[in-house]
Amino acid sequence: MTARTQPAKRALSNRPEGVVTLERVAEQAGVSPSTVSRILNGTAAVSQAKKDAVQAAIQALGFRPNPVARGLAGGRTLSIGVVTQIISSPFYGEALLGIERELERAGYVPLFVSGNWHEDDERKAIETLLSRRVDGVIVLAGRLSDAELTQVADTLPMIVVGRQLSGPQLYSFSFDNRAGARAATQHLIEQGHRRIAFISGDLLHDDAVERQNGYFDALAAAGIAADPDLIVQGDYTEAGGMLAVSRLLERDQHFTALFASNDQMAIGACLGLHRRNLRVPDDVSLVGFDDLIMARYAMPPLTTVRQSVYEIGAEAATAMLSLLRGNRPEVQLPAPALVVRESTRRMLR
Amino acid sequence: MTARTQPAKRALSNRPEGVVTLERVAEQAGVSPSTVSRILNGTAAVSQAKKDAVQAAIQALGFRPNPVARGLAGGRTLSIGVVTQIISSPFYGEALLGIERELERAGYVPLFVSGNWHEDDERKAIETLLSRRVDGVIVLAGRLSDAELTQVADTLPMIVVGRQLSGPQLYSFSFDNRAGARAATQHLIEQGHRRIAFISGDLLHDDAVERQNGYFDALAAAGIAADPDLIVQGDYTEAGGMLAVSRLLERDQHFTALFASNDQMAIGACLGLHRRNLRVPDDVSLVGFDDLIMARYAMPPLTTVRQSVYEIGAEAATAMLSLLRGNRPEVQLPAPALVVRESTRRMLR
DNA sequence: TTGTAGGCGTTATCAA
DNA sequence: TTGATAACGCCTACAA
Repeated sequence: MTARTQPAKRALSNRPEGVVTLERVAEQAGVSPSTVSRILNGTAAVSQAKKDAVQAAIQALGFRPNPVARGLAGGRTLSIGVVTQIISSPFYGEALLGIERELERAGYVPLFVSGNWHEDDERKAIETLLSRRVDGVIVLAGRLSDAELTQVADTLPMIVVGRQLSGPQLYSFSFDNRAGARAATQHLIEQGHRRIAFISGDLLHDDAVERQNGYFDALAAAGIAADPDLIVQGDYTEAGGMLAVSRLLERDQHFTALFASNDQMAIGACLGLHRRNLRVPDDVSLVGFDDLIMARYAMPPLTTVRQSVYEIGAEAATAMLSLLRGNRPEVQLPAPALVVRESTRRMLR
Repeated sequence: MTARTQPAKRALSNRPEGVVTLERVAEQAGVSPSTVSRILNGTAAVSQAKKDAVQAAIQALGFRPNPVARGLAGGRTLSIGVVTQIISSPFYGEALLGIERELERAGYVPLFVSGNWHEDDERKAIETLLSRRVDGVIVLAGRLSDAELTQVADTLPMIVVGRQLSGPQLYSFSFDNRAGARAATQHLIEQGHRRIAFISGDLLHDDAVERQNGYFDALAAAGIAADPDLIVQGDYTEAGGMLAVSRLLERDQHFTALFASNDQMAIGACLGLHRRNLRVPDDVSLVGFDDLIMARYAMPPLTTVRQSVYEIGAEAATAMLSLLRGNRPEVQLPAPALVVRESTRRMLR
């Protein structure tokens, strides 16, 4: 073995003492770095003897591959970009948790960036993700055009939740918002309500439109004419729900039930009604949508449409993982289920 | 200029066509790569002429430095690890938003990992972060021992929220939980309440202990003996708050007011009281802590202690940034403020 | 002030 | 099945 001028080489390096590299593992195991890499990635067949030696060396040295270097060399960073809207929202929070947990099992890490319900922010978010060389992107709803999204998907595997898109590396799935909203409205109708007000979401978004359609469906099925005066648009926030109720009440139209197209607006609406001395459910029956934790602890506990947001996140992650493996994902979300609590009651009269 | 065998080189490369590298910028600007790097990082003085040329080239080519490569070469990844407990919690969600927004302004990206209130998870989370070569770590509360945290801080700049730690690269700050809890309790006392129950958090955590201390402080100051029968431990969740109320009620101790040491437990407690036919505030005055959005929309709207969680996150990020610049951070959080809403009232008798 | 050259820790290609 | 060797895109010590 020829003596090497270790120190000279060291002087130039800014690598911390303790870092265990793949190279050191190779040395210790008496094989070449490539072999170690192959074992790590299962890229090629390796003799059992060397496998064992390398595994032992990895254990002994406590080696952990450096994802940054991997990213540079192999083009894989083991990270998945996630475009969420507002990270602090109770809705998205649940989804992110599902994503994180599921990705973790495969050694991936999510990179969360917020779109803030704003096209420009979303575009910037995706750009950030691209520059970080994520291996794929999960998009939760959002405002970006289908065209733009599809274009990004040409570069990178992509999962979109809440839209209808598809492509070679692009898969999307949605919760059945329409059926859920139909069930909610139907429940109210079955309770004897005929004047059922509705707070929609921002109709720029598919899910909001679908929920509204579900509302119309149920009314139509029961032979009730939809009354535009009973419909207001909200923005999926508590404040928006409260505001919507005010606007509704100002119209001076009588209603005995109210369907808010998400829980947050329902909670806001509840307070709005309270302020006008209208009691839930005595004066107005109230239904929400999502079944967030807040629904269970609302006062009164809120009747709502259950959608497992956590699961949606987890499924999105699973789908991404299978896209990455070159498979075609196939997501089957549970059907919407109405959860009847105490904010609705049979109409008395 | 000597002709180079471009194609041969290309064949080996797996770099996508469109990627603009620093090298290309250098070429275009007629300078060496190092010069471009220097301009980008302000590492050394460069003549104005070259600066201009390089800037122009960057513009023309739309060059964006590759953070992955930067990370490998320079050891900086422009990413900050954030150890949160549960990403889906309304409390942490707000903080994360503050962190994200603040870091973004400096070109940094947060890497969120969940500790799940579990020591092992937290340790693993930090390890993930380290292996991803983050430039610094922000820890929100958590279960890891001070010693372990301090040790990590030897390697990496660290900001800890909700603990008392310090070191060369370590800065921590906390909200004044004690003063906040004192104010909350005092408010109840001023309303004429003497039998004030208390739901604590997990006393493994400083903030929970401090809030309990604040409760004791106020009682002592008013000459009221603390009654252990009026104190139960919760876990900062809605379910925990509800459970705590049950346990309290089973003890058959009379109380006219209840201070839950966070909003989520207060909301849970509210439902628990309701289940036993106790009305808030008619039968029991209720105070929470945090002033999350849910407090504002609770039924009745919840009196609570305001702490700007968003701001705490933003401050943590700012502090990290200044640590990174080699400065000593100095965080000044707003003092706790009681927000009186409708869940408390003067005791009638 | 500027350029050259080597290195960061992996992966991928090619030859053996 | 294995090992050299050349990237990946950028930074930095050193020399000029």
